[in-house]
Amino acid sequence: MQEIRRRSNKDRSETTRAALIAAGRALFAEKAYSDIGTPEIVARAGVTRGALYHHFADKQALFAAVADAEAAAVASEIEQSSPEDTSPAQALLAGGKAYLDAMAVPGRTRLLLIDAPAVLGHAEAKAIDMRHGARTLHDGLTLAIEAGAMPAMPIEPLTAMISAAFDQAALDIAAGGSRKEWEEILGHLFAGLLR
Amino acid sequence: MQEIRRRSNKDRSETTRAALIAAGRALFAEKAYSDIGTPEIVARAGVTRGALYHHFADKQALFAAVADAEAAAVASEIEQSSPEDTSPAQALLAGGKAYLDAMAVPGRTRLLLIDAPAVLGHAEAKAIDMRHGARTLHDGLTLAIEAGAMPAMPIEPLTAMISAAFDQAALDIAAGGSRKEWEEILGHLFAGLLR
DNA sequence: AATAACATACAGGCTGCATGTATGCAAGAG
DNA sequence: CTCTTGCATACATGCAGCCTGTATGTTATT
Repeated sequence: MQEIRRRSNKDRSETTRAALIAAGRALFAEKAYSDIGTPEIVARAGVTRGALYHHFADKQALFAAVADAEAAAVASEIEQSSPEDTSPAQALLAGGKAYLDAMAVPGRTRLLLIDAPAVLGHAEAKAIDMRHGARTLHDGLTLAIEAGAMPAMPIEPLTAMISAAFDQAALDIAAGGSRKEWEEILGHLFAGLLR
Repeated sequence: MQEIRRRSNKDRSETTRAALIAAGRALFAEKAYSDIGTPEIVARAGVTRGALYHHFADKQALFAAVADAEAAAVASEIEQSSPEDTSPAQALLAGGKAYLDAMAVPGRTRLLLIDAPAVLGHAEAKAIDMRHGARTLHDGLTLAIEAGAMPAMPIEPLTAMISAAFDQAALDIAAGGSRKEWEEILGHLFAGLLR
């Protein structure tokens, strides 16, 4: 009966860490980074500021953990809805659509595309993206070029360019833009590149 | 002799406003928005915080003025180096190069592309861009489509997409990326779109 | 004399750290 | 094998410094 109250240290840590990240995710998706104070975060997580600064170096480090988790969630949603057995060109199209779907979750665009570069810096934000979402795009493009569906060109900037185009699409759609028009534009983009 | 000390109110205002914007531009290009305090800004401008809050509603309003001025400067540099009498396609290419040149000024990428969306919000940042740099791009694309150099497609998202591609190029080049490779990629982008 | 353009003083909030406390854990004594 | 004892981990609380925005005071302009 008292076993409930007796938890291992590892359990305690993981629980509060998860609570802090969950609270941070909810709040960072709702408001801008600087409009959220650590008191608000810990209140929502049901812990104190002491716990926060025990697990994370500072507020920025918590945000980095949240952004990484969110990027991983996006990548997971994309991979989950990928057909696997299509041509490289079609796989890219399908991945793009899945990306727009995933980024339609409220607040995600600001968290990952607006706040992350500002709070963590362009380099760190890009590293997070490269570790999750952009990685599959990078591989897909490499495959497409090797398969001859696309002329050879530098892959790093190509990946960054297409990624930026989709980011902008997600941002504009979240701001009320027409998804249909964006899909048309992105279709032209791929059609032009895939010769 | 004492005429030097007697200035009109309009002069006083314009002088201190300009000093504040200049100091803000210098500092916002050097460090991140939240790493700069208003005491540092007014010290550099040679005034007090009272003057700042007399001319601007808050720190964010000063940043908005700085960002607007900086975007205007970028647009001016682009227009200054445009040949005027070329084909729509070549005009776009030349404008793109001029944009990359203009954005090579240290700190401009962070100020306009990283901090501005985070501090002012995506909508306001886009409005600033549309009022200056993106306007010429928008018009150029409209012209290219009307001239038949490009298939018809929604212009707003097309402008946003190409703008985002160039922004990403400027960002990556500022972070040490190869400008040559980026020009290759952007060339492929235009080539693909211009049918 | 009245108003605009500042300068100065003040209040509130927030971040990061430093100190204090309780709980889990690991090793040696018995 | 058990129990205690010393230590590390996981927090909680209080404090110091800074920063922002405002309110009030002062000087220069009209």
